Amino acid sequence: MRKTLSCDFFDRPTLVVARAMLGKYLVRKYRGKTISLMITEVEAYDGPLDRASHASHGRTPRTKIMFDPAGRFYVYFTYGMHWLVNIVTGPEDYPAAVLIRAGKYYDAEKRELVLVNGPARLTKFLKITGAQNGKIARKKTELWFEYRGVRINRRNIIASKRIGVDYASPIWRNKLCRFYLTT
DNA sequence: CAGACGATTGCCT
DNA sequence: GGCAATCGTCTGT
Repeated sequence: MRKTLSCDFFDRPTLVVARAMLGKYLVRKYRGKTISLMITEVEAYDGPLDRASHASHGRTPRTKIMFDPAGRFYVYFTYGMHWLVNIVTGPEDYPAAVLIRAGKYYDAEKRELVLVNGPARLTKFLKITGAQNGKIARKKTELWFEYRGVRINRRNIIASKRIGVDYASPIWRNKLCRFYLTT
């Protein structure tokens, strides 16, 4: 069973989308080959008031994508060397997105599950760069999401604080916007 | 236009 | 645990 997720999937409250993304697949077509990961960890950045979000300082050349309609990728460059990928959520003009932090895949040769953890390692694995910024998630753009029949029990989702946002005020720094699957 | 710093990673002690 | 790498983005002058 393979069903491509439409923009509607992401046009819902950001925290709802974030949880729902666990167990879905991020699929990439690159140089004729298809690479995919089952998403295992995400973080939500929700709205103009979220002090941990890039959008908390308003619309800028970089963050304007976060104000776009749901279902586009927000890819940005950080620390002078890393790309990080988000999917924009919620209605137009409401800045929100879900950062994809980790995923896993089955290595048929080694016959083992391989975890790709860390948002920058994930983009490196899936060959995602600024070229994908602003693109809509669908097959045509060679980067999209699929539901492949994996059902996630709520009990297997852990909520925690987001990583690397200690610069934000306590309310936002401590908000439980990071979700990951138990192993 | 200068300066600070980052939604990170990998290597070192 | 500490810290360097490395440059785009944002802020304040």
